Amino acid sequence: MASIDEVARLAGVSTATVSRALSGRGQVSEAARERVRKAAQSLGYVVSSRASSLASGRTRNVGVVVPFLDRWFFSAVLSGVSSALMRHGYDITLYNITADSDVRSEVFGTFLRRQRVDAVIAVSIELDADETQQLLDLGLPVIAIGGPNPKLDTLTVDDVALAQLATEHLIGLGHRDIAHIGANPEFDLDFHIPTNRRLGFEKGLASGGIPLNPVFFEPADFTVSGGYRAAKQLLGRPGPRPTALFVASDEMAIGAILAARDLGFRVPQDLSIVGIDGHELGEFFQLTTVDQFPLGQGERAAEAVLAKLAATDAAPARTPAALPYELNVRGTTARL
Amino acid sequence: MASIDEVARLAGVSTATVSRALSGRGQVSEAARERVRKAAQSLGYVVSSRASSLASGRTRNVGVVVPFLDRWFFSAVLSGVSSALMRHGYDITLYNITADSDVRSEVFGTFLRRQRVDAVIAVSIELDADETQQLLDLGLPVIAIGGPNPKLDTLTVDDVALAQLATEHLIGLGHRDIAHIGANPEFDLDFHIPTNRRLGFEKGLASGGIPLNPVFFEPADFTVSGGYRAAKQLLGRPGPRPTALFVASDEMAIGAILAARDLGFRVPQDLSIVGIDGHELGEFFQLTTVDQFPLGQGERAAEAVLAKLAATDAAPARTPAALPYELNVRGTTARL
DNA sequence: GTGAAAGCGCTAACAT
DNA sequence: ATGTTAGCGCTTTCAC
Repeated sequence: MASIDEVARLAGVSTATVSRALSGRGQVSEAARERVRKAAQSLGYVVSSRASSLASGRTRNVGVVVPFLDRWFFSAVLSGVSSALMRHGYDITLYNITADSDVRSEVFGTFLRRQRVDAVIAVSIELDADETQQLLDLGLPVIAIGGPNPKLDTLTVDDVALAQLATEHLIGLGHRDIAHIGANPEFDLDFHIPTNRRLGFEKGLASGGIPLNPVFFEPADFTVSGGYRAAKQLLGRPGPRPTALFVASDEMAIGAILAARDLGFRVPQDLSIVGIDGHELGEFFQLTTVDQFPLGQGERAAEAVLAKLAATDAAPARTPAALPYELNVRGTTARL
Repeated sequence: MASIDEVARLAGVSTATVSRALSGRGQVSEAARERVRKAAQSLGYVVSSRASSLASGRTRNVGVVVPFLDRWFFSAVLSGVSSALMRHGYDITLYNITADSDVRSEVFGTFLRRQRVDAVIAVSIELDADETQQLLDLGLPVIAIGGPNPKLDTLTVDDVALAQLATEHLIGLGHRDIAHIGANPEFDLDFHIPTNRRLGFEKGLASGGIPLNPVFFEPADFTVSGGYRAAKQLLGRPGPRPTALFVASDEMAIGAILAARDLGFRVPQDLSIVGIDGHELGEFFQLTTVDQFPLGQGERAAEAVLAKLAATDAAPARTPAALPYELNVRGTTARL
C-alpha cells in the first residue's frame, strides 16, 4: 500500500502539495496537480482515511441509524441514502438499532462516539430524551427522517395530509362508508405515524361531512397478514359494511386486497382500497396509493446532511422542507 | 470529548496502561484495570477509532458489499451480519454495488482501499477477475456469501441439492407433471444460482425416472410479477398442464400462487407449488418452501470473518462449511 | 505490571 | 504556489 511520501517523491513535490492536490484544499498549480494525480494513479495510492481523519478531523463517513433492515420501507430509504452519499465520495456506516435496550445504549453510548463518522442520519426512530441528548452531544450534524423530534432537524412527510388525501380520494369517488385499517396502539409507542394517519383519515371524513363510525376502524400491525386479518374483520362481521378501505400502509393494503378476494368481494367493483407508501409490490396489485417516495427521502436526507457538513456560519444550511407525496391512482379504487 | 490523557491522569496511570486496560491487550493488574474503567466511564471516554486504527492498524470495522439493499433476501442477510458483528463491538460500513460499472470500480478501486475496514464480506455478487483481484489485493480477510468464487472463501448453500429436495418433495407426493419457473438466462449473467436450481430440478426428475419436458419450463426474473406471468404461461396455454410447480424463489412462487388462483386453480388441490428461500411472506401464503435461512447466512458470514481476523499462523481459521437448508412443508403442496 | 517515547500517515499552520 | 514541521490521539516496543 503506497503512502503519501512515495507519491510526493514520484511527483517531485512535498507531501503537503500531494495532500492539497488530492483533497482540493488550498492552492496548487495545475501542473503540480496533474503530476500528483498521475503519480497517485500509477502507484494505486488512495488517501488513508485513518491518517487523514486523525489529522483533519474529517472522516468522509456518515453514520446511518435504522430500526429495521428487512422492512421494505427502510431498505428503500437506506438505498437512497447510500447512492447519494456514495456519489459524493462518502462511506456510510450502519447502525441497526433493535428494540433491545442494551443494543440501543451501546450504539448511542459507544459505537457512535468512536469518532468514526462526520454526521448521523436517523431513519424513523423514536428517540427518548436521553438518546436524543446523546446524539446532540456528539457535536455532529444530525438529520432525522420521520417521527418529528423538535430537537433534531427532521425531514418529515405530512402524514396527516397524506391520509387526508387518500381519504378524500375515496370520498371523491362517492364513497361514504369508509373504514380505516391502521394504528395499533402498541405499535404507536415507537412511531407517531399511525396516529397521524388516523387523524388525517378523520379530517378527511370531516371535510366530506361524514360522521366517524367507530365500527369502521380496525387496528393492525403494518404487515401483510395484519392487513389481511383486519380486512376480514371489517368485511366479515355482521352489521354495516364499508364500500371502501383506507389502509395505513401498502403492505397492509395488499393483505386487505387478498382478504377481500377470499371473501368474494371484487376490488374495486365491490370494494375500493387505497394504501400509503409507494411499495414496490403496489404496481403488481394495481394498488392505488399515496406514494411517499422512500428512496427520495433517503437521497434528501443525504443531501441535507452534506449541506450541513458544508455549511459555514456565514452560510448556514437551510432547514429541510416537507417531504413530497403524490396520489397514485391505479386499479383498486373506483367510483361507487 | 475526553482523551486518553485525561483518563490516565484521573486513574493515576500512564496512557499506555489505559490503552492496555481498555483493549485487553497486554498485562494490567486487576486494580489498575478497575480504576481505568471507572475513570473512563466517569469521563464518558470512548477510544477514538481514528487514532486507535492509525496506531494499531485495526479499525474494528467490517466492509459489507451488497448488490441490492431493497430486496428481502439481501436485507435479511445484512441484518444477520449486522447483529452478529455488533455483538462483537464491530461497526459495519456498507457498500452498495449497483450494475453501474463506474460505481463498481469506484468501490473496488477507491472506497475499499481507504483503510477503513479490517475485513470484507461480499454478499452474492458475481465478481469478475479484476474485481476479485482487487479484493484480494486489499490484503484483508474476505468472506463471500453465495455465487462460489474459487479464489474467495465462500459460504455457499448447495443450490443443486436445494432444488433437488424441492423437486423430490413433489415427486414424493405423486406428481410427475412438474414444471419449473426459474433461470432467466439474462439474470444468470450475475448469479449462477438460477442455473444450479435448474440443474437440481433436472436431477430430481431424473431420480424419479421422469423425463424432462421442455414445455414445462418458464423463465422469469425473480420478482412476484415475474412469477405471476410465468405461471400464467405455464397454466394457461394449450397442451399438457403441470400438476405441480417448482419455483426457484419464494417471491416468484407467491406470484405463481396468485396466478393459479386467478386462473381458477385451487392450490394445492389442483396444483402444488413449492418455492425456495424462506421469505417472510411464505407464512402468510402458507407456502411450502426450502428455507435457506438468510439471516443465519449473514450471522455465519460475520462469524467466519471474525474467525479469520482472530486467526494466527499457528491456528488458522477453518474453511467455512456448507450452509444449511430445510424443507418447510406448509399448505401449498399436497398429494396428487 | 508499568511508564517513556517513538511512531502510525496524514493535514494545516506558518514561512518563504 | 510550495515546503517545513508540528501535531492529531492513540498503540506498542523497550526498559525497568
